[in-house]
Amino acid sequence: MEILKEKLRTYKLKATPVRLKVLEALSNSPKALSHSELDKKFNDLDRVSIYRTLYSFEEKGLIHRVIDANGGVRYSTCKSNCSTEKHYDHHLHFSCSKCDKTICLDQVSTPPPSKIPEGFLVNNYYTLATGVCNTCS
Amino acid sequence: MEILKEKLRTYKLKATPVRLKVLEALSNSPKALSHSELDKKFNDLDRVSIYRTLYSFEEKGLIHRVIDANGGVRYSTCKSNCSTEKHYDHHLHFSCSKCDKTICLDQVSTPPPSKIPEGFLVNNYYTLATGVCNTCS
DNA sequence: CTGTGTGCAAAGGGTTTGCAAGTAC
DNA sequence: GTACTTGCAAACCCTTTGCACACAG
Repeated sequence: MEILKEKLRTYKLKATPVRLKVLEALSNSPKALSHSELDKKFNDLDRVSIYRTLYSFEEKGLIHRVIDANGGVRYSTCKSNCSTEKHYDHHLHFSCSKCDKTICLDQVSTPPPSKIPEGFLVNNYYTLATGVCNTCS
Repeated sequence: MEILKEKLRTYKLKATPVRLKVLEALSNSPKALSHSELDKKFNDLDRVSIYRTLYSFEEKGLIHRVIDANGGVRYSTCKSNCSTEKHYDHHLHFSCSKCDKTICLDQVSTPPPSKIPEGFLVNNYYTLATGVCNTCS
């Protein structure tokens, strides 16, 4: 718990109860969590506060968005050194079509796209695989 | 126009005015279109009819979803032979952070992810690059 | 003490559902 | 003629905004 407080302060965020709860949940979760999943988990917290907490975490570089196959937004803690300016997220994301779980497969790195047409400038890229996860198969 | 009617019938869809308009717009557009873009383009068509039209097109395999960097849903006609069972979509998608345009770069094919962990089954994958497009750069 | 975070209420979009009238085949 | 499609109304999310109070530093 003290470690999480420390982490928040490192990222220039006040260590408040809401932030500690949300950060702990995201840190301990093996899969990316959506706002509504967090909202259900903490029914004592306000929906809006969770939105704002996620926003500030993302802005400061503690977490990054994971978009699932249907465009749903989830969040996962950043493993590498992300910051306000840039998020590095070049591992494979996997979305299970059975249980709808979305996880980051940190072990599987994705190569940057090559042979980009003239005039296009790639800043970032993101690969999402869909299929059946290890617990559903 | 007759070609589009033919296409609809091939995919077991009745050739109605709404479907012809939406299919024509998607066929002629170089970029993927969102529901709201289609809604603005055809202010004589009902919002809901467009939703249902897109749903039936996707279900029958005429179009596929393109998810942009923020999770926004857009639609693009399928170039290769998609069907109800399976969509093939293995080219690069590009989302411009300046003009918010999302396009399919059909020329750029994306390799399937390799070294998938034990127990995971990949049915499909999808790569989205973000950056600056050729008209904004 | 001061600036920031929180909770509540409300508004704003996007998307889905129900139903009666209209239309392709 | 029949089954499917369309348009309208309404409901239902998800997300953002405004504001007064509470709290971390």
